[in-house]
Amino acid sequence: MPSKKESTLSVHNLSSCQTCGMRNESLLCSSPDVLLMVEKARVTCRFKAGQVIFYSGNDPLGIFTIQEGLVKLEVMSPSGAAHTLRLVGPGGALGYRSLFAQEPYHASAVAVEDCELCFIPKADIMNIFKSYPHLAMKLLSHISKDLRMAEEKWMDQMDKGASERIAEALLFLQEHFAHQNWTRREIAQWAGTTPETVIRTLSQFEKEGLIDQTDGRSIRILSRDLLRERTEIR
Amino acid sequence: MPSKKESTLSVHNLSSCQTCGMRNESLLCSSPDVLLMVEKARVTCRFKAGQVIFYSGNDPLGIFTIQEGLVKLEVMSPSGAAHTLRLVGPGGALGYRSLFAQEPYHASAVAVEDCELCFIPKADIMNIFKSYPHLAMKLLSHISKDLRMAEEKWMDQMDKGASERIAEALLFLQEHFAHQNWTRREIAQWAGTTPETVIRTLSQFEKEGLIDQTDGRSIRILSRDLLRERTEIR
DNA sequence: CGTGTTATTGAAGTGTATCAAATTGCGTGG
DNA sequence: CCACGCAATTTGATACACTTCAATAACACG
Repeated sequence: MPSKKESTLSVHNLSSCQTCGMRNESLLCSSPDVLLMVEKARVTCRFKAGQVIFYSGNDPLGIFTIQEGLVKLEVMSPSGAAHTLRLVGPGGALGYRSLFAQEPYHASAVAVEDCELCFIPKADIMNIFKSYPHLAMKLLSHISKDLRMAEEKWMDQMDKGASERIAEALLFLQEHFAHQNWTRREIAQWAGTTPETVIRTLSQFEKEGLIDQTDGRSIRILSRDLLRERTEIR
Repeated sequence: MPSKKESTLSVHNLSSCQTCGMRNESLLCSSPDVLLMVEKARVTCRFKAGQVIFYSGNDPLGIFTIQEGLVKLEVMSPSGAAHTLRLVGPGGALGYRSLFAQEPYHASAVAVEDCELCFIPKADIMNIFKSYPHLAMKLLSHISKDLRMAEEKWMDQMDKGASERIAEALLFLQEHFAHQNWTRREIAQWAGTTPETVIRTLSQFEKEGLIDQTDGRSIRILSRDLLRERTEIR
């Protein structure tokens, strides 16, 4: 665990990839050689919680990587309901699907908490990939996993009931983004249901002793194993 | 349109990529150089309608490309219901997601009609991609589009009702695989619903003059435009 | 021709969305 | 520090689209 004295963003004037805490995690910044090319092309940008990083329908101008903070990719249904497609934390990237498909964004990117991002323009990305072909294989592996996850969640939406999906959501959100205090609405958007159904299911889970929500609005998981059982249809 | 005298498979002893009708469509067989490498590695294999090409859970051994016929990727829900993830026709490929994600197959591949496939072993694929990095970019673009389509269908599953999804299914299946006489069950598996709901919706569409199903079991679309309107929520 | 698959129709049940109203909790500014 | 305002949460009542089950009819097939 890296030390973290400040509760706000830990590095406010990050000037180099060399000192970036994510330089070993990121898709792009794998080898020292690549790091040099990224270094020259990159621009740092910051977003506050709730701000939109890019809008669905626009053309991608490059790729964002996340140094700090949390971002959600979301689509708005015609009726106005928002659904969360993917959640991306430090070390992750944004905009690569649209860029490589040569399509407009099909989802918007919204900062869930205050973020520090790194932007690399499209032209530079293409140069970097031309110079270091192994990066394409790495990204290929990454997108392939994205595809599996999307198809899995799609199948869950068909086969499973709301409570199974909510149990999955609780486990996933706690495992990957435990520091975040997720609202009932956000859980609903991730699980593909409504806040009301989340609330009723949570109180059911509480009655069964799977979770505890007496501490304000936060949710404490009492038994991961029992909760995981609830992700399977009975 | 290529001439097609026989109703069965048109080429029964395909001995060379040079004569393969799909050599310009396929992901892998783009340039003459690549074609030579594929030529040496490839094996032809045939499957009859209904046969399984690979099973969910197994490890990928290479990539299949489709010369002739139609294949569906399907997942079985624990309760036994099958859902169609993707449909792949001539020029398309199978098994690439799992191979590049280095994961087991998460879906099974089933021949919808008699098929002639071309198998290229994993090791050869890797060699080919090492020699021709631009192929990785091409595949990256392809998988990125797969990902968009998966996420779109996932969202449709949440936002839209069964009739909207069935309208979409009719348009899609007719546009891409018109020669195939799809059963109500297959339409249901593609639209994410049940055969009964498909039947009731079809007779509703017929009452509205959108389709005609008096000719046996086949479905004739009377107005693509009106049907497309029915893919949007009212 | 039988036999199994596909299609069709009907009735019944149910999970979840929707809507509305009350309550809680949190952040903000006085 | 308290009061205020607003968003998040909670609860209840209602509606309904869809699934499920069952039983029959039509078709394709060997």
